[in-house]
Amino acid sequence: MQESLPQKFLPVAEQMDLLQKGAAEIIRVSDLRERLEESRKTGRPLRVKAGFDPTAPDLHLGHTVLMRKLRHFQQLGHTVIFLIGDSTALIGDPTGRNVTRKPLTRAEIDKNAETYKQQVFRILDEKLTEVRYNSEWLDKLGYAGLIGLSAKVTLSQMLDRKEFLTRFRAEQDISLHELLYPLAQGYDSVVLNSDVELGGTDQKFNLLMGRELQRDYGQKPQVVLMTPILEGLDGVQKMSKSLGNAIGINEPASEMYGKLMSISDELMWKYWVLLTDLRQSEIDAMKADVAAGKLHPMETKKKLARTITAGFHGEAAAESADENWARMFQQKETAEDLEEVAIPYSDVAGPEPGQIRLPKLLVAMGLAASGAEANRKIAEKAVRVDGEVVEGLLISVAALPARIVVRLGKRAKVAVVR
RNA sequence: GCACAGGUGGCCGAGCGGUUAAUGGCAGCAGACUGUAAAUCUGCCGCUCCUUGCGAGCUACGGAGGUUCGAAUCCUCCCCUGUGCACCA
Repeated sequence: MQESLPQKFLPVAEQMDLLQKGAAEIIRVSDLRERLEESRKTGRPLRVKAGFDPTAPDLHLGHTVLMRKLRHFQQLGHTVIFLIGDSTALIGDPTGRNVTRKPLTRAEIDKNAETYKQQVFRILDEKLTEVRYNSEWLDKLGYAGLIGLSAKVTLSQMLDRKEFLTRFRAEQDISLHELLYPLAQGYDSVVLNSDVELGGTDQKFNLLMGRELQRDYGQKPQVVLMTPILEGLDGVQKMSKSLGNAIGINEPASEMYGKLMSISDELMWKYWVLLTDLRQSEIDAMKADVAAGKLHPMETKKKLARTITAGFHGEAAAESADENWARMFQQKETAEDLEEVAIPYSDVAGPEPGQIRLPKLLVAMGLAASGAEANRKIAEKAVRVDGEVVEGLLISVAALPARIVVRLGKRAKVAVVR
């Protein structure tokens, strides 16, 4: 995600323009403007914090919305603090769930944190990022410290939080340690003396807790900037790996491109805003052109897919993903550069030498979940081998290291049978 | 702790002794259409095997037993969830 070089201390209006793009809510906009003015005057960069639970080791585009916003701050010359919530992960963020979360083990946390960093620095500039772990101060807090911290917040404040209130009213379990989560997150802001904290809109309560505590500790309360939650491929539910509607940032270029092409026309605009660096005004213009019939929605979506893919895989890879996609879907041919899967002949051998059982091949290639499903798909004429629809269950190969292009629906791979 | 109501395939939800791999909806997959999609229509939607047949076998209705020729459906015990009461002096 390299774009224009960092430009330190631009005029505040220009900084605001970039920072406000795609932001769901800023508390408060005037405070942010004020801090930027001050920073520009004194030459002191703002300290911008965002915390991450090292619980989900595979990042997807939904996570990158926030990362990209952090990157904007970096581009403007501010200091980004990438806070790994290794201690808070022991609690488990109660946000969005009506059940107590199960805590992770220390080893899992450490492992996840590493994977996390590795992926995050595909977007953030590692050299400009301060990485911290909140165990650094939370582990030292001690019993007395914890009491002191807890004394700052009342139960009714805690019950402002929707999830807690709902569970409380329903007389469901709320473990006491869960109440500590927002407290710990807020305390992080105090220790780091943050000027700004970023988070998703679902984090509002936790983010505001930082403001509360900073006031209590005699600091100027941080500005809170919330990013929207990005819908996944279905256009309805939030992007999430467990909902199966996510685009992972480590996915191959053609995979990423293809998935992006499958989002709805409507959703595309949100992706443009949140996942690309086009200015809001440019996006609005494009949207108007599409509405007026001057620009084709498909072309616009291709451009989107290409832009985002290029951000993770480079121009060349994005271009070939684009070409492959056109072959696969527009010309219904089989793409080049398909993923190859090596399969031992013994796994797919048919009754006669040189024959291959197609259902077994489909399973071995990961195109079908089970032999029974593969059978069904073949019966539905959904399977093509080397471009031809097959109806039989056996295929023959001439010689043994054989390359077979197999396609099931929109997915195709090359089997290398040896 | 007591009482009542429930626990069915990824989810919701019928079935309440036998054409049942189990109605229906959602999600998913494939085909047609299209601009990739969306919408719409059609088909599929537990697993394994092959001689792919309106084939055979296996597994499945919270768990374990039992009754029966035969159970998701009846009985017993257990586990779990919800609701009400009690407890909280």
